[in-house]
Amino acid sequence: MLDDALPEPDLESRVNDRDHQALKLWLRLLACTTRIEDQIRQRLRADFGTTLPRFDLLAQLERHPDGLSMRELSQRLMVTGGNVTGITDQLEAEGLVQREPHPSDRRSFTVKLTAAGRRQFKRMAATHEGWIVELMAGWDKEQKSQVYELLAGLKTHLAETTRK
Amino acid sequence: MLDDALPEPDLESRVNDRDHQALKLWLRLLACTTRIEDQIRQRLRADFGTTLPRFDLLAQLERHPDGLSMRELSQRLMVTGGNVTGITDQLEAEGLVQREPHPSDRRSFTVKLTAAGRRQFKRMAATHEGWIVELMAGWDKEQKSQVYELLAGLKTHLAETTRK
DNA sequence: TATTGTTATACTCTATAACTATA
DNA sequence: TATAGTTATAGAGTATAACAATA
Repeated sequence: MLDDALPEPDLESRVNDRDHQALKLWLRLLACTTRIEDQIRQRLRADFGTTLPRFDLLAQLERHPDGLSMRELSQRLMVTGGNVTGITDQLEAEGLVQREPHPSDRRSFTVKLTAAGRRQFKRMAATHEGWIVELMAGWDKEQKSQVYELLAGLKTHLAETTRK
Repeated sequence: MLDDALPEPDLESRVNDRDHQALKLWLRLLACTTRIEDQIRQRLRADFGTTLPRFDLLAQLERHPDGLSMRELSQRLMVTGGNVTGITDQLEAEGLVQREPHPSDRRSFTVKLTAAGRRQFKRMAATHEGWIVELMAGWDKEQKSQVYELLAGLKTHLAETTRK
Protein backbone atom coordinates (compact mmCIF):
# COMPACT_ATOMS: atom_id res chain seq x y z
CA MET A 1 0.00 0.00 0.00
CA LEU A 2 1.26 3.45 -0.82
CA ASP A 3 0.87 4.58 2.73
CA ASP A 4 3.22 2.08 4.23
CA ALA A 5 6.03 3.87 2.48
CA LEU A 6 5.53 6.91 4.72
CA PRO A 7 7.84 6.55 7.68
CA GLU A 8 6.46 9.30 9.86
CA PRO A 9 4.10 8.14 12.58
CA ASP A 10 1.09 10.38 13.09
CA LEU A 11 -2.57 10.25 13.97
CA GLU A 12 -3.34 8.00 11.04
CA SER A 13 -0.99 5.41 12.48
CA ARG A 14 -3.69 4.68 15.00
CA VAL A 15 -5.46 2.61 12.35
CA ASN A 16 -5.25 -1.13 12.44
CA ASP A 17 -5.21 -3.76 9.72
CA ARG A 18 -8.55 -5.12 10.80
CA ASP A 19 -10.19 -1.72 10.67
CA HIS A 20 -12.74 -0.91 8.07
CA GLN A 21 -12.91 1.37 5.15
CA ALA A 22 -14.78 4.26 6.74
CA LEU A 23 -12.45 4.41 9.70
CA LYS A 24 -9.30 4.25 7.63
CA LEU A 25 -10.62 6.97 5.38
CA TRP A 26 -11.56 9.15 8.32
CA LEU A 27 -8.16 8.85 9.96
CA ARG A 28 -6.39 9.74 6.75
CA LEU A 29 -8.75 12.64 6.19
CA LEU A 30 -8.19 13.84 9.74
CA ALA A 31 -4.43 13.51 9.46
CA CYS A 32 -4.38 15.69 6.34
CA THR A 33 -6.70 18.41 7.58
CA THR A 34 -5.07 18.55 10.99
CA ARG A 35 -1.70 19.00 9.39
CA ILE A 36 -2.90 21.81 7.17
CA GLU A 37 -4.79 23.49 9.97
CA ASP A 38 -1.79 23.34 12.27
CA GLN A 39 0.30 24.98 9.60
CA ILE A 40 -2.23 27.73 9.13
CA ARG A 41 -2.42 28.38 12.86
CA GLN A 42 1.37 28.46 13.18
CA ARG A 43 1.76 30.81 10.25
CA LEU A 44 -1.06 33.13 11.27
CA ARG A 45 0.62 33.50 14.64
CA ALA A 46 4.16 33.85 13.30
CA ASP A 47 3.39 36.22 10.44
CA PHE A 48 0.40 38.18 11.73
CA GLY A 49 0.23 37.58 15.47
CA THR A 50 -3.32 36.37 15.19
CA THR A 51 -5.37 33.21 15.52
CA LEU A 52 -7.74 31.21 13.35
CA PRO A 53 -10.93 32.16 15.23
CA ARG A 54 -10.02 35.84 14.93
CA PHE A 55 -9.23 35.41 11.26
CA ASP A 56 -12.53 33.60 10.76
CA LEU A 57 -14.48 36.37 12.39
CA LEU A 58 -12.85 38.98 10.17
CA ALA A 59 -13.56 36.81 7.14
CA GLN A 60 -17.25 36.66 8.00
CA LEU A 61 -17.37 40.43 8.32
CA GLU A 62 -15.57 40.91 5.05
CA ARG A 63 -18.27 38.90 3.35
CA HIS A 64 -20.93 41.04 5.00
CA PRO A 65 -20.05 44.70 4.57
CA ASP A 66 -23.29 45.75 6.25
CA GLY A 67 -22.14 44.00 9.40
CA LEU A 68 -23.42 41.14 11.49
CA SER A 69 -24.98 40.97 14.92
CA MET A 70 -23.22 39.12 17.69
CA ARG A 71 -25.81 36.41 17.41
CA GLU A 72 -25.26 35.99 13.68
CA LEU A 73 -21.52 35.79 14.25
CA SER A 74 -22.08 33.19 16.93
CA GLN A 75 -24.10 31.04 14.53
CA ARG A 76 -21.73 31.41 11.63
CA LEU A 77 -18.62 30.72 13.68
CA MET A 78 -20.44 27.89 15.45
CA VAL A 79 -19.41 28.99 18.92
CA THR A 80 -21.43 30.28 21.86
CA GLY A 81 -22.19 33.93 22.45
CA GLY A 82 -19.72 34.51 25.24
CA ASN A 83 -16.85 33.54 22.99
CA VAL A 84 -17.91 35.96 20.29
CA THR A 85 -17.92 38.71 22.88
CA GLY A 86 -14.34 37.84 23.78
CA ILE A 87 -13.02 37.65 20.25
CA THR A 88 -14.85 40.81 19.24
CA ASP A 89 -13.41 42.61 22.28
CA GLN A 90 -9.90 41.69 21.17
CA LEU A 91 -10.44 42.72 17.58
CA GLU A 92 -12.07 45.96 18.66
CA ALA A 93 -9.11 46.68 20.95
CA GLU A 94 -6.85 46.19 17.93
CA GLY A 95 -8.99 48.62 15.95
CA LEU A 96 -9.98 46.07 13.33
CA VAL A 97 -13.72 45.92 14.01
CA GLN A 98 -16.27 48.12 15.69
CA ARG A 99 -19.65 47.65 17.30
CA GLU A 100 -22.34 50.00 16.02
CA PRO A 101 -25.70 50.38 17.73
CA HIS A 102 -28.49 48.56 15.95
CA PRO A 103 -30.90 51.10 14.49
CA SER A 104 -34.11 49.59 15.82
CA ASP A 105 -33.15 47.07 18.53
CA ARG A 106 -31.29 48.66 21.39
CA ARG A 107 -30.19 45.30 22.77
CA SER A 108 -28.18 44.55 19.67
CA PHE A 109 -25.08 45.71 17.83
CA THR A 110 -23.93 45.53 14.29
CA VAL A 111 -20.29 44.52 14.13
CA LYS A 112 -18.38 45.84 11.13
CA LEU A 113 -14.84 45.93 9.87
CA THR A 114 -13.10 49.26 10.27
CA ALA A 115 -11.14 50.64 7.33
CA ALA A 116 -7.98 49.41 9.03
CA GLY A 117 -9.60 46.04 9.61
CA ARG A 118 -10.49 45.72 5.97
CA ARG A 119 -6.97 46.60 4.87
CA GLN A 120 -5.40 44.23 7.37
CA PHE A 121 -7.75 41.40 6.46
CA LYS A 122 -7.05 41.80 2.76
CA ARG A 123 -3.34 41.48 3.42
CA MET A 124 -3.81 38.42 5.59
CA ALA A 125 -6.29 36.81 3.25
CA ALA A 126 -3.98 37.11 0.26
CA THR A 127 -1.12 35.52 2.17
CA HIS A 128 -3.43 32.89 3.60
CA GLU A 129 -4.62 31.90 0.16
CA GLY A 130 -1.04 31.49 -0.94
CA TRP A 131 -0.46 29.07 1.93
CA ILE A 132 -3.51 27.07 0.97
CA VAL A 133 -2.46 26.89 -2.65
CA GLU A 134 0.95 25.67 -1.52
CA LEU A 135 -0.42 23.11 0.93
CA MET A 136 -2.96 21.78 -1.54
CA ALA A 137 -0.44 21.48 -4.34
CA GLY A 138 -0.39 17.72 -3.82
CA TRP A 139 -3.49 17.64 -6.01
CA ASP A 140 -3.67 18.90 -9.56
CA LYS A 141 -6.57 20.95 -10.82
CA GLU A 142 -8.61 17.95 -11.87
CA GLN A 143 -8.10 16.16 -8.56
CA LYS A 144 -9.08 19.25 -6.61
CA SER A 145 -12.22 19.47 -8.64
CA GLN A 146 -13.02 15.82 -7.99
CA VAL A 147 -12.60 16.12 -4.25
CA TYR A 148 -14.59 19.34 -4.19
CA GLU A 149 -17.53 17.63 -5.82
CA LEU A 150 -17.23 14.56 -3.63
CA LEU A 151 -17.20 16.72 -0.53
CA ALA A 152 -20.49 18.29 -1.54
CA GLY A 153 -22.15 14.93 -1.02
CA LEU A 154 -20.55 14.36 2.35
CA LYS A 155 -21.45 17.84 3.48
CA THR A 156 -25.08 17.37 2.59
CA HIS A 157 -25.16 14.10 4.45
CA LEU A 158 -23.60 15.72 7.51
CA ALA A 159 -26.03 18.61 7.43
CA GLU A 160 -28.90 16.12 7.42
CA THR A 161 -27.41 13.81 10.03
CA THR A 162 -25.72 15.88 12.69
CA ARG A 163 -28.32 18.10 14.26
CA LYS A 164 -26.81 19.23 17.58
CA MET B 1 -23.94 25.57 -7.68
CA LEU B 2 -24.94 22.72 -5.49
CA ASP B 3 -23.69 24.46 -2.42
CA ASP B 4 -25.95 27.45 -2.68
CA ALA B 5 -28.83 25.15 -1.93
CA LEU B 6 -27.53 24.54 1.58
CA PRO B 7 -29.12 27.12 3.83
CA GLU B 8 -26.99 26.65 6.92
CA PRO B 9 -24.18 29.16 7.30
CA ASP B 10 -20.93 27.70 8.57
CA LEU B 11 -17.21 28.04 8.21
CA GLU B 12 -17.37 27.38 4.50
CA SER B 13 -19.56 30.43 4.08
CA ARG B 14 -16.42 32.48 4.58
CA VAL B 15 -15.54 31.77 0.97
CA ASN B 16 -16.11 34.41 -1.65
CA ASP B 17 -17.07 34.24 -5.32
CA ARG B 18 -13.74 35.63 -6.37
CA ASP B 19 -11.80 33.05 -4.37
CA HIS B 20 -9.89 30.36 -6.10
CA GLN B 21 -10.14 26.65 -6.36
CA ALA B 22 -7.69 25.63 -3.67
CA LEU B 23 -9.22 27.92 -1.08
CA LYS B 24 -12.79 26.85 -1.80
CA LEU B 25 -11.76 23.24 -1.59
CA TRP B 26 -9.93 23.80 1.67
CA LEU B 27 -12.86 25.54 3.31
CA ARG B 28 -15.24 22.79 2.28
CA LEU B 29 -12.80 20.16 3.49
CA LEU B 30 -12.38 21.97 6.77
CA ALA B 31 -16.12 22.38 7.23
CA CYS B 32 -16.68 18.64 6.81
CA THR B 33 -13.87 17.44 9.04
CA THR B 34 -14.63 19.98 11.74
CA ARG B 35 -18.22 18.85 11.80
CA ILE B 36 -17.29 15.20 12.12
CA GLU B 37 -14.63 15.89 14.72
CA ASP B 38 -17.02 17.96 16.80
CA GLN B 39 -19.50 15.10 16.74
CA ILE B 40 -16.87 12.63 17.85
CA ARG B 41 -15.75 14.88 20.70
CA GLN B 42 -19.32 15.42 21.84
CA ARG B 43 -20.16 11.73 21.73
CA LEU B 44 -16.95 10.62 23.42
CA ARG B 45 -17.78 12.97 26.26
CA ALA B 46 -21.46 12.11 26.47
CA ASP B 47 -21.11 8.33 26.13
CA PHE B 48 -17.73 7.65 27.70
CA GLY B 49 -16.79 10.74 29.68
CA THR B 50 -13.52 11.04 27.80
CA THR B 51 -11.80 13.24 25.25
CA LEU B 52 -10.24 12.79 21.84
CA PRO B 53 -6.60 13.17 22.99
CA ARG B 54 -7.18 10.54 25.68
CA PHE B 55 -8.83 8.25 23.16
CA ASP B 56 -5.94 8.81 20.75
CA LEU B 57 -3.38 7.93 23.38
CA LEU B 58 -5.18 4.69 24.20
CA ALA B 59 -5.40 3.89 20.50
CA GLN B 60 -1.66 4.27 20.10
CA LEU B 61 -1.05 1.92 23.01
CA GLU B 62 -3.51 -0.60 21.65
CA ARG B 63 -1.46 -0.76 18.48
CA HIS B 64 1.71 -1.25 20.49
CA PRO B 65 1.16 -3.95 23.07
CA ASP B 66 4.77 -3.72 24.17
CA GLY B 67 4.18 -0.15 25.21
CA LEU B 68 5.57 3.20 24.17
CA SER B 69 7.83 5.67 25.92
CA MET B 70 6.56 9.12 26.78
CA ARG B 71 8.71 10.52 24.03
CA GLU B 72 7.28 8.14 21.44
CA LEU B 73 3.78 9.03 22.53
CA SER B 74 4.63 12.69 22.26
CA GLN B 75 5.81 12.23 18.68
CA ARG B 76 2.90 10.08 17.61
CA LEU B 77 0.29 12.34 19.15
CA MET B 78 2.14 15.38 17.85
CA VAL B 79 2.03 17.26 21.12
CA THR B 80 4.79 18.33 23.48
CA GLY B 81 6.03 16.21 26.33
CA GLY B 82 4.37 18.09 29.14
CA ASN B 83 0.98 17.38 27.65
CA VAL B 84 1.64 13.67 27.41
CA THR B 85 2.56 13.67 31.07
CA GLY B 86 -0.80 15.25 31.86
CA ILE B 87 -2.90 12.93 29.73
CA THR B 88 -1.01 9.88 30.96
CA ASP B 89 -1.51 10.99 34.56
CA GLN B 90 -5.26 11.13 34.00
CA LEU B 91 -5.43 7.76 32.30
CA GLU B 92 -3.25 6.20 34.96
CA ALA B 93 -5.52 7.64 37.67
CA GLU B 94 -8.44 5.99 35.87
CA GLY B 95 -6.55 2.71 35.85
CA LEU B 96 -6.47 2.44 32.06
CA VAL B 97 -2.71 2.67 31.55
CA GLN B 98 0.38 2.17 33.62
CA ARG B 99 3.96 3.34 33.55
CA GLU B 100 6.53 0.59 33.79
CA PRO B 101 10.21 1.25 34.40
CA HIS B 102 12.29 0.95 31.27
CA PRO B 103 14.59 -2.07 31.57
CA SER B 104 17.81 -0.36 30.56
CA ASP B 105 17.22 3.40 30.71
CA ARG B 106 16.25 4.57 34.16
CA ARG B 107 15.14 7.97 32.88
CA SER B 108 12.39 6.43 30.82
CA PHE B 109 9.11 4.57 31.21
CA THR B 110 7.19 2.22 29.07
CA VAL B 111 3.53 3.11 29.07
CA LYS B 112 1.14 0.22 28.52
CA LEU B 113 -2.56 -0.45 28.58
CA THR B 114 -3.80 -2.26 31.66
CA ALA B 115 -6.22 -5.13 31.21
CA ALA B 116 -9.03 -2.77 32.15
CA GLY B 117 -7.69 -0.21 29.70
CA ARG B 118 -7.67 -2.73 26.90
CA ARG B 119 -11.25 -3.78 27.65
CA GLN B 120 -12.47 -0.20 27.92
CA PHE B 121 -10.68 0.84 24.74
CA LYS B 122 -12.17 -2.05 22.79
CA ARG B 123 -15.65 -1.00 23.83
CA MET B 124 -15.03 2.61 22.91
CA ALA B 125 -13.33 1.77 19.64
CA ALA B 126 -16.23 -0.35 18.45
CA THR B 127 -18.72 2.39 19.21
CA HIS B 128 -16.43 4.98 17.69
CA GLU B 129 -16.19 3.05 14.47
CA GLY B 130 -19.97 2.92 14.28
CA TRP B 131 -20.09 6.69 14.55
CA ILE B 132 -17.58 7.07 11.76
CA VAL B 133 -19.46 4.67 9.52
CA GLU B 134 -22.62 6.67 10.16
CA LEU B 135 -21.00 10.05 9.59
CA MET B 136 -19.25 8.93 6.41
CA ALA B 137 -22.37 7.35 4.97
CA GLY B 138 -22.68 10.31 2.61
CA TRP B 139 -20.20 8.46 0.41
CA ASP B 140 -20.74 5.02 -1.04
CA LYS B 141 -18.01 2.43 -1.06
CA GLU B 142 -16.61 3.49 -4.39
CA GLN B 143 -16.50 7.16 -3.41
CA LYS B 144 -14.77 6.35 -0.13
CA SER B 145 -12.19 4.42 -2.04
CA GLN B 146 -11.65 7.30 -4.45
CA VAL B 147 -11.15 9.84 -1.70
CA TYR B 148 -8.88 7.48 0.20
CA GLU B 149 -6.61 7.16 -2.79
CA LEU B 150 -6.69 10.87 -3.51
CA LEU B 151 -5.76 11.65 0.08
CA ALA B 152 -2.65 9.50 -0.23
CA GLY B 153 -1.28 12.00 -2.71
CA LEU B 154 -2.10 14.98 -0.56
CA LYS B 155 -0.60 13.34 2.48
CA THR B 156 2.66 12.63 0.72
CA HIS B 157 2.85 16.21 -0.44
CA LEU B 158 2.20 17.49 3.07
CA ALA B 159 4.85 15.21 4.55
CA GLU B 160 7.34 16.61 2.07
CA THR B 161 6.26 20.22 2.44
CA THR B 162 5.48 20.93 6.06
CA ARG B 163 8.59 20.32 8.10
CA LYS B 164 7.99 22.19 11.34
C1' DT C 1 26.59 17.62 27.19
C1' DA C 2 22.37 15.60 25.61
C1' DT C 3 18.14 13.30 26.62
C1' DT C 4 13.88 11.72 29.30
C1' DG C 5 10.36 13.10 31.70
C1' DT C 6 8.10 16.38 35.08
C1' DT C 7 6.64 20.69 36.83
C1' DA C 8 5.14 25.36 36.58
C1' DT C 9 3.09 28.79 34.03
C1' DA C 10 0.43 31.08 30.70
C1' DC C 11 -2.57 31.54 26.81
C1' DT C 12 -6.40 30.40 23.67
C1' DC C 13 -10.60 28.49 22.86
C1' DT C 14 -14.55 26.54 24.50
C1' DA C 15 -19.10 25.81 27.12
C1' DT C 16 -22.35 26.80 30.86
C1' DA C 17 -24.91 29.63 33.64
C1' DA C 18 -26.22 33.81 35.91
C1' DC C 19 -27.05 38.39 34.81
C1' DT C 20 -28.74 43.10 32.45
C1' DA C 21 -31.20 45.46 29.42
C1' DT C 22 -34.55 45.53 26.09
C1' DA C 23 -38.31 43.54 23.18
C1' DT D 1 -41.66 35.82 28.77
C1' DA D 2 -38.21 35.71 25.36
C1' DT D 3 -34.10 37.52 23.27
C1' DA D 4 -29.32 40.04 22.68
C1' DG D 5 -25.36 40.46 24.68
C1' DT D 6 -22.05 40.36 28.72
C1' DT D 7 -19.71 38.53 32.59
C1' DA D 8 -17.81 34.99 35.46
C1' DT D 9 -16.14 30.67 35.82
C1' DA D 10 -14.22 26.35 34.73
C1' DG D 11 -12.03 23.03 31.93
C1' DA D 12 -9.46 21.16 27.97
C1' DG D 13 -5.68 21.60 25.22
C1' DT D 14 -1.67 23.63 23.88
C1' DA D 15 3.31 25.56 24.13
C1' DT D 16 7.43 27.19 26.51
C1' DA D 17 10.90 27.01 29.75
C1' DA D 18 13.22 25.63 33.89
C1' DC D 19 14.34 21.61 36.28
C1' DA D 20 16.04 16.79 38.09
C1' DA D 21 17.75 12.49 37.01
C1' DT D 22 20.19 9.75 34.06
C1' DA D 23 22.86 8.58 29.83
